[in-house]
Amino acid sequence: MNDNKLNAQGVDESTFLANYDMTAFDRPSVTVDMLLLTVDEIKSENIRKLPEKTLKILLIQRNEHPYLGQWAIPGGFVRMNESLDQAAYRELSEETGVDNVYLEQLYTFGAVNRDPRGRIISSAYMSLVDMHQITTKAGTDASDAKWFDIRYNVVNHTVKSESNQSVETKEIEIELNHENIQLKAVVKVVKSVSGKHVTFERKLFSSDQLAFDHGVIIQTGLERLRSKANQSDIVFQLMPELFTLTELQKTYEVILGQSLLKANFRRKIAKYVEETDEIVQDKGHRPSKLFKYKPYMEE
Amino acid sequence: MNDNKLNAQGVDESTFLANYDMTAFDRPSVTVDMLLLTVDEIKSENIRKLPEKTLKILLIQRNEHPYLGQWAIPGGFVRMNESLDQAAYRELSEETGVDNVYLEQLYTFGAVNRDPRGRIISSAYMSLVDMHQITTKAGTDASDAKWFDIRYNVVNHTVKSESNQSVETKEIEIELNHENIQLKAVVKVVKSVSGKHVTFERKLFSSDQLAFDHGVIIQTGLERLRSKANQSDIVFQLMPELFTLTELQKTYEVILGQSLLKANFRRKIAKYVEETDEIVQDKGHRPSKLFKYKPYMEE
DNA sequence: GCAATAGTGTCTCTAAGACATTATAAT
DNA sequence: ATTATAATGTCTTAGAGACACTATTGC
Repeated sequence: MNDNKLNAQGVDESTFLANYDMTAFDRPSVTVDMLLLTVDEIKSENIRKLPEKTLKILLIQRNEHPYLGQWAIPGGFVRMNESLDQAAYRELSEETGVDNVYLEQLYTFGAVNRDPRGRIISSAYMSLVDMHQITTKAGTDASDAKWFDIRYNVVNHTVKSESNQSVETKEIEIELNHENIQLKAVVKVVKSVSGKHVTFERKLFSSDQLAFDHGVIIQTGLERLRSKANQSDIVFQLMPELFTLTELQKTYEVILGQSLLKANFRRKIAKYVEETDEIVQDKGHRPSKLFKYKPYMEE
Repeated sequence: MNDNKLNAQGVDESTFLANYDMTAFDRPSVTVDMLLLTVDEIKSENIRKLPEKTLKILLIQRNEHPYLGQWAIPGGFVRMNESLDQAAYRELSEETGVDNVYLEQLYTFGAVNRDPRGRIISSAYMSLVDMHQITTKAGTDASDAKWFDIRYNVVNHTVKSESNQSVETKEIEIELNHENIQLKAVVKVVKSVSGKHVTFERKLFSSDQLAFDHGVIIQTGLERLRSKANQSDIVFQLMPELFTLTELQKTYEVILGQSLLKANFRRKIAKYVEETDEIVQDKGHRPSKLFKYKPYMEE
């Protein structure tokens, strides 16, 4: 690479780089925002009934402007000496104390006015954690970080088709609850095809007590999670070491937002699980076998 | 949002924002890099034979340090008054003169040392264009931008599985050709599962005359294209208004890197195409019907 | 016995894969 | 007739979906 070539001004590479001044141009700030999801159980009063599952997200109450007092997904500025991935891992471990958990880059949000403080571009990451392995403060009452139940609802779905043009519109309502705190965002997703020109857009329609464009980030993440739940073994990231197949099924159901047929479900996930010798009993009904995750490389 | 709340220092929101100084912190630079792909035809000497298809990418020869003289995918710094998407569209239209074409965000690359000039984070976008509608200089001899044929080869694919651990390694060789110019990059993709902890990594193994980490970006884009070709109607972005089903099939084949059976292929894409009255004849064999794209909303 | 969940069997329908056959132009 | 491509038919297999049935515990 450095073979002493000269540029048009007759300058070699090392001299060029030594004199290169990045601060000559205006630069945006870059943050990493972390969508942190888990699945929790809601115990029933009837001891013989199995607990329900619920999808949860970790949010932090802002103690500074802008959106002071509102709730936001955790995040922070990327440091100069860490990669985006490292920044995401750092945020995650600061918030939850967990390490070695699943993490993937979701999308980079770069609208000009998404942050009133100025031009801030944010790479959103999504992390899935097993509720049982979170050991820290997050979610305790001492902390400003709390786990919110997620309700995800498509309230309006229209498809307009003409000869050469078609537009699909979805309005997705996201409701987040923690005890008596209620947040809500509505995201409008528009896909349009005109001729063969395709556009796809997510817009924040309304946002109640949810800071910034975080409603859109959350919707993007939930859609990704649903899609990956169907096509990969990602859901096991939310499971403990040992689990029953019904627990696994209920986890899938709460992610996909629909109920599944037991026999079909078991056929589908069979390749990802391995039976163990352990069983769960004393539940007021037939005991169930415990399974564990078995890695399976897709084709 | 602005309801005159005060922060811990007793400052209201508008005062806070007026005094907020983003330049207090070191910031990275942000660029947009554009993977610009098309499919072209290679005419055969035998007039009765159909032309072959080839996948092409637009590259620019660098006329400045670093990587002076090497080839890179087009890109540039994001301006303060444009969104990431807008920056991508601007780059694209500057390079090709086309507008209204397909564009999607691919991935954001944020390794600390990916650019010797300093900390530069890059959002890569992928665009698919129909070769026929490109009207500008790009690719002409006067320009420093040229279309390179792509050869994509998995040279090494291993899966190591132990009881609780499994590692999948792929080495992907990407060769790019324009007349007598040959570029090459090898990308190593490692997926490992240990317990249930999953990591996924793409590393540039070697890069010959291809600047920066662009080999990785190209590999990422080609993988995305393959995946979307199977699951969506994205391939039509590479087709002209009217086309024969064999042309369409050959386009799929060059993207997927495998040949397909005609009857099965036609069944699969039937929902995306509409027959027209036009036919192609005088080709030394049975004439074929011309089809056009018909939008179809997935489920 | 009843409530509640665990676990399996099987029929149908659809989509994918493999292969074979017929059709039609230009030379 | 030959070459080359166009276009369709059909058998098989794999997987998804729907539903029915049997099993096992605690109360």
